[in-house]
Amino acid sequence: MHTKDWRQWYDICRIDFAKGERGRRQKKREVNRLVERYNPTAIEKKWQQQWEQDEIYRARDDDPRAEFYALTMFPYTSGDLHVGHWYAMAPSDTYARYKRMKGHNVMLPMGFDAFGLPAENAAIKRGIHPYTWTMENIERMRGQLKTMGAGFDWSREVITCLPDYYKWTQWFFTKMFEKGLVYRAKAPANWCPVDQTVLANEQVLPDGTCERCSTVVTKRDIEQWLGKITGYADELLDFSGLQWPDAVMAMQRNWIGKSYGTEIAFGIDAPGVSEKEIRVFTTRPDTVYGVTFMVLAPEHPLVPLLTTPDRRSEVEAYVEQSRRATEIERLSTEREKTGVFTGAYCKNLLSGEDVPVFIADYVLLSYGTGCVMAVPAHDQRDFEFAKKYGLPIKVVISPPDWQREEFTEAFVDLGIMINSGQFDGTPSEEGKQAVSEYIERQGWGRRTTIYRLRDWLISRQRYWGCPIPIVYCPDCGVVAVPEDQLPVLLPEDAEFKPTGESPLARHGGFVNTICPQCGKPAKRETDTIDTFLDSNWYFIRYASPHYNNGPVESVAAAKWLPVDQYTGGAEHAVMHLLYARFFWKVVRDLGLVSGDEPFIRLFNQGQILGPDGQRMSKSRGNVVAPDEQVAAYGADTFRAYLMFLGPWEDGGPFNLDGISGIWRWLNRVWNITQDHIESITSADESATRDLRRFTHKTIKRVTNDIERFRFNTALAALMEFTNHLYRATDAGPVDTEAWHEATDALLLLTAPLTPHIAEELWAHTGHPYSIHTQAWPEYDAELAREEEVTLVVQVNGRLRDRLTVPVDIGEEQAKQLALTSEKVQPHVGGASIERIVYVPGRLVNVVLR
RNA sequence: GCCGGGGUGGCGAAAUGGCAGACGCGGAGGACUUAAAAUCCUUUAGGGUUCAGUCCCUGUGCGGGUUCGAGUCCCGCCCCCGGCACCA
Repeated sequence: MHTKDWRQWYDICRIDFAKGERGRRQKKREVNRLVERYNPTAIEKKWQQQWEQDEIYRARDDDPRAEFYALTMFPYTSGDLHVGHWYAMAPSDTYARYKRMKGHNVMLPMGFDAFGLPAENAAIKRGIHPYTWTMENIERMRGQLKTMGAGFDWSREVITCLPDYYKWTQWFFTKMFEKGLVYRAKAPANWCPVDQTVLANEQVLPDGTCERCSTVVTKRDIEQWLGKITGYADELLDFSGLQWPDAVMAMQRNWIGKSYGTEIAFGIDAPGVSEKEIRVFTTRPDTVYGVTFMVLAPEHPLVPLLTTPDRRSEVEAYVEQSRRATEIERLSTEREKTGVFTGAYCKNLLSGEDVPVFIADYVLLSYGTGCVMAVPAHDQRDFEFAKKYGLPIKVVISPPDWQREEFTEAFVDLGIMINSGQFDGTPSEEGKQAVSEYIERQGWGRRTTIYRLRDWLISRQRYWGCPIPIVYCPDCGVVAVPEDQLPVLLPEDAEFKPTGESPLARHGGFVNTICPQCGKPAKRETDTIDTFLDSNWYFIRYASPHYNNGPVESVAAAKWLPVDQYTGGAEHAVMHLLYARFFWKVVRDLGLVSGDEPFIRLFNQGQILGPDGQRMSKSRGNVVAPDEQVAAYGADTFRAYLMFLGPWEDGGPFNLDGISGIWRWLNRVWNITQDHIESITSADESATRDLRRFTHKTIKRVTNDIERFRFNTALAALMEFTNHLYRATDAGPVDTEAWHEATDALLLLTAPLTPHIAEELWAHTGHPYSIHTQAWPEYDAELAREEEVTLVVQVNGRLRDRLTVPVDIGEEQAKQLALTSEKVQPHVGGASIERIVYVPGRLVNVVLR
């Protein structure tokens, strides 16, 4: 004992003199604590080593129990585990532990998303190799993850930057190439001038900046590899059978943006132009008679052909200007519409009218056909454009009660068609069909659907990524590297400073190769794959992480896949989760997995913010470091505190104000479960029943709460239970058996939430190792049932009295009791009673006339 | 603008249409201590009222409604967060 402890011992002895019964009990507890005090640092390390040694979290392929695949999004190898990682992983670990105790063969794997720009940028900055940087980070993060005490199966660890993983990423690429699911195309791509690479649409933030470095993104025409995600658009809109948050499904639907409409041809007759028509897409074919001009996107290929000589200089200037315009400028909502006349006209085949053709940057080349039929009377954008350039506004849908007054804004609602020839008098909805049918009969167009979703741009001009396994042969063309030559290794000695060209392009030993088909000299593709493709299938690899003959072994795939429960941040609602669903369907079509969806149940945890309500970042100085908190309170306290803050899906500002509450609670658990309670078989019967009722009620509550991911209320229930145990011992003798039932339940229920202290106390209370392989306690509904309830008595809906009555009280008796209550009487007085509402076990409401 | 999700004590938050504020933090008071820390006990929505551990009123962003009864359901606003945004 330390000097300080001797001092406390002395103090405790004094308490004995000073106090009566209560003092004696308090002394006993303090003696216990002194003998062996809750010391998380010591016990946590000990058990982590023990669990690792015994491999108790190893998910075994030959385990006959029903398997449960619990997955939390693997972290990017940024360097340090922050509070956000804990907030994401501690509850998912708790849930996995719960499932394990419920008798499932649980797989909770962990790995690292290890390719990507930050590694390369950090490497450039510090002059070390991205591989070194990444692997050192993994080493550190793995250590930090282990301090969490999470039941990860480390034997299944997957690291995406290692050849035994990316070999199969490449293999998938070649399979997709064979099926035409990846293809090359020259297209305007989002270009980040700082990262010196192209970005997928999803990686450009709404304000037009780069997701990674916040630089304003520009456009560039580059030959790119694209993934044909649009081919799966309709299937991706089908979420049937999935238990996903509505918000995520809504976001994906929104992103895919399917709309139904009609493609309509407009006639062109320009000298030297072979095209005789130009097609537009519209969702409002009922307004086709109101077209007064046509607008093409500035980049539209027909623009140079249609432009008349007298308009050429102005048109070219405008095209150049909009090409240079950044996303930010284009996105400013308040921005006035601009455009120029091309000098050309086209014919509205339905009305026979000739309308002028404009170009304007409010029309996007990438959506629809890159041109729109402008109906200023019924589209606000067209309206503004028409007003500005003095173009006619022709009303073809009559607003209700319209007295032919001039429009001050477009009438965009549905209505009755007018000025529309044979269709006059037709309601819009019907008119859409009628006009479309007419157009189809005439061969001027067809009904169709289009999508906002674009194909996924998957090549990157950077070094630290998976090389694209493609060879360009002068004779054979574009050739995929055959399986027996995979992986195409990423050379270690490349000069990887960004230049806009892929760093691999300057690595002669890499670039120069021979064609796998004809054996003649050829060049390798030098772009690398977007890291989102790496993370598309890591969860598939977990099923058989060491399998060498394919990305996944079929028996393991059938056993473990798909993922039963996936948890992760909402920031991946579109990108990762949409790409992964797409990829899964590709893998399914390759016959490697079965089922249409990779993640059956999805849960998005909220985002944890700094104490100031802002995103945690070093520059703001609002970062809470988990390592410090673990050192101060232990992992159990810290993880439980994160779960206690509020509902998991909410996230929110994080501060440490309340952490002492959890610390105190765990100390109370520590003390109460080790208190020696005298065996008194003649303990008061009702006290025993009371204790058992509380035990079983708590089992029920905690089970329900964990099942619903409400860890905050599960912990509250456990605190109440702990408080009740203290009250029970204070109140008098306790039945030994009931007491042990209670403390056992307390420890078992606590085990998934705070695994170390639960294991330690499980041993202290004389149980066999390990608590984490025990069965989850079942509650007995009969024991949990209350014998008495509080019946609320209301008069006209206002609370007047509370009565404690037996649960099985009859309706008449309850009403009688309510009416005769002293507190109720004055409020009823002599008034006549209209009726009495009785809700069994809840209330009696006396309604006066 | 459109699509999602929210708004409850000093704070984090609870609450199948039925006792608003469980649980925890913080505060106040007390016990123990030379003292402090730790621990334990009491108390803590606001206002009024009482000899009282009494009784009453108000209260879940704002305004209406449905209902015997609304934090919860409906209608209309305001504000906050997330997503999308000139999508034809």
